[in-house]
Amino acid sequence: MRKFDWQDLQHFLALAHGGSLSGAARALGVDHATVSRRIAALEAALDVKLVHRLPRSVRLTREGEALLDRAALAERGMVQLGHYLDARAGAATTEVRVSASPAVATRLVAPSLPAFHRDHPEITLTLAVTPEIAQLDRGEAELAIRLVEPTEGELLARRAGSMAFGLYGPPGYAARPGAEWSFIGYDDTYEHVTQQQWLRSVVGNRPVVFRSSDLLAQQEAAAAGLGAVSLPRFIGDADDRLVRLPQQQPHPSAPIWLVTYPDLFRAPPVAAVMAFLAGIVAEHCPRED
Amino acid sequence: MRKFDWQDLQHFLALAHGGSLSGAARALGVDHATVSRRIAALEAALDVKLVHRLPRSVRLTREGEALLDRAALAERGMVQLGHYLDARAGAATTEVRVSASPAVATRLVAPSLPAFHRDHPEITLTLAVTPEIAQLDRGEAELAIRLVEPTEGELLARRAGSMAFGLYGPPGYAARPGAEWSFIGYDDTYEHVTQQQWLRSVVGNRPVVFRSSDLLAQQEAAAAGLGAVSLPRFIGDADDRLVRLPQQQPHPSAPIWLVTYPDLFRAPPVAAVMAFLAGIVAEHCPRED
DNA sequence: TCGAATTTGCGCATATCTGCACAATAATAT
DNA sequence: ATATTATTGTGCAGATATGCGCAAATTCGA
Repeated sequence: MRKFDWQDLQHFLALAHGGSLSGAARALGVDHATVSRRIAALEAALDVKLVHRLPRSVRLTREGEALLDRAALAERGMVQLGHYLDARAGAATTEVRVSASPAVATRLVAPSLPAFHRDHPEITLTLAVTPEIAQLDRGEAELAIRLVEPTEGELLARRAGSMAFGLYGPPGYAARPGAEWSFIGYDDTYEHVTQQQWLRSVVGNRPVVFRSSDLLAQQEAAAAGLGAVSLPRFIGDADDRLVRLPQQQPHPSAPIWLVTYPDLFRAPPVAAVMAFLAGIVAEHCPRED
Repeated sequence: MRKFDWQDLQHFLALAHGGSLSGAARALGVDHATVSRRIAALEAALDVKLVHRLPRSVRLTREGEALLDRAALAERGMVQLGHYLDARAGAATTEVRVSASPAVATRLVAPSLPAFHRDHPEITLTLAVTPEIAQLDRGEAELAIRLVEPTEGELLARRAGSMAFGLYGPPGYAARPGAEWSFIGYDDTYEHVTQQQWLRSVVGNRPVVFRSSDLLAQQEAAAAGLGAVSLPRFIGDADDRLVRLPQQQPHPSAPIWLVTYPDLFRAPPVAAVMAFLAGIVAEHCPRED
């Protein structure tokens, strides 16, 4: 089997992840020149250009992307090992990163952050707002709030509650006949989401006047009078500018999962944050089944 | 996440696998002193004794074993990456290692090795005879012949044939009533194997006069007149000293799988060896289903 | 019982790598 | 436009790691 320097690969992954030599250098705690030299060494050893060196940034070549894909398993293993070492050393983890969608992060978690800080002033909680699900196996976060059941076997997943949805619209909508309603929905890239499929079946032939990938933007548009929108109950019910509209078809709810790694969970701060999140979810989004 | 030097881990894994500083040093292509120092560095960074330094050998501590377990995924990833790099570079792989059980290796594969060498003189084929299934993910072999379906998802597995079994005994056995037969079987550690379970149901109350973990030893014992034994057809039929005995219960057969990694298979020599093995199996152990 | 072959441990000269400082370039904000 | 900030590239001195040689210890075989 071909041998290569694992340290070079570590630098390459940091670069691919950080996006710049400087960023990778900061993450690794070394000088940017060192990262540059190790990447050059890896390229020489493999006889491939891995990155395009640009004046102000670097971009992975095709081969670089391919290498990144192939190294995914190794990186997962290294992150897992890092978690184990953390747990074994009883590392004083004081910073816990939570990954969540924008809507969940800002409307569900953020309002309770003061209470959490009061109870756990020693823990710095970071909300990593990510459009797509965070890559726990890349070490981007310690905890994640997901709306789909995690499939990765090594993960510790806890079913925390159910996110109920409702159809909301401007106050006048309740009195108007449903045939005159306009609608607001996700854009095309979210066609696969259950909620979006439900909305499409409800809309029928009526117009969809605004689309956005950002749920909060949809909310604002609805509050401005643009049309009806499907929102989580914990968001729609709290907005005085919107009223809940009657629905013919039952609105499917989404399970809420809290996921982390077993080794991470052994760290008390991570467990504390997980308990905190479970409490929030249980309060605002209790399980329905 | 805790950061650590991946190169140190590489040295540690080589040491754990090689069993000695010198062996690891040879495998890594460095001096033994370097391995020693890197292990010391890793121990210092982790603040744990990983190996007992003995005058003539090293032995992993409990923590070392634990670390080895936790690093398994990372090692798998690195091996996989190495395979990819081999395939990408079109590495001139001329040595292909095949892992197989002793019986399969010596009686099924070995007799055809001259023919293979005639057709592919450029390929050095190594038969790694391993009692248990070889650890492909540790890079111990490029190909493996297994009698159970591989569960690892990343593997490329090919169903090559079926190993049919038969009950064999010394020539005189055919004329003697079955109630007087004695039997030969695996020892206790193989109780879970399908063949052994079948044998036990056939034996009933009749005596088992010899047990061995080595199938070939069982064969020799049977040929010496000791009793009846369950053997693969390709072994039993080829032995003039044994006759096939009538069986009441149908003898279950075992599927024969050829497994490797996709990236390895892209190397022509590996593909050639796999085709060679598939041909042997198809000839001597055709599929039954 | 004795000798040969491995293996680990240690010190030293050398080779390699790293960090730092500075220059150049491009994106961004004022 | 202009200043500011952040990034990459390069040369150099110091720090670090590596390989080599030798000694000590132990196992294996004769």
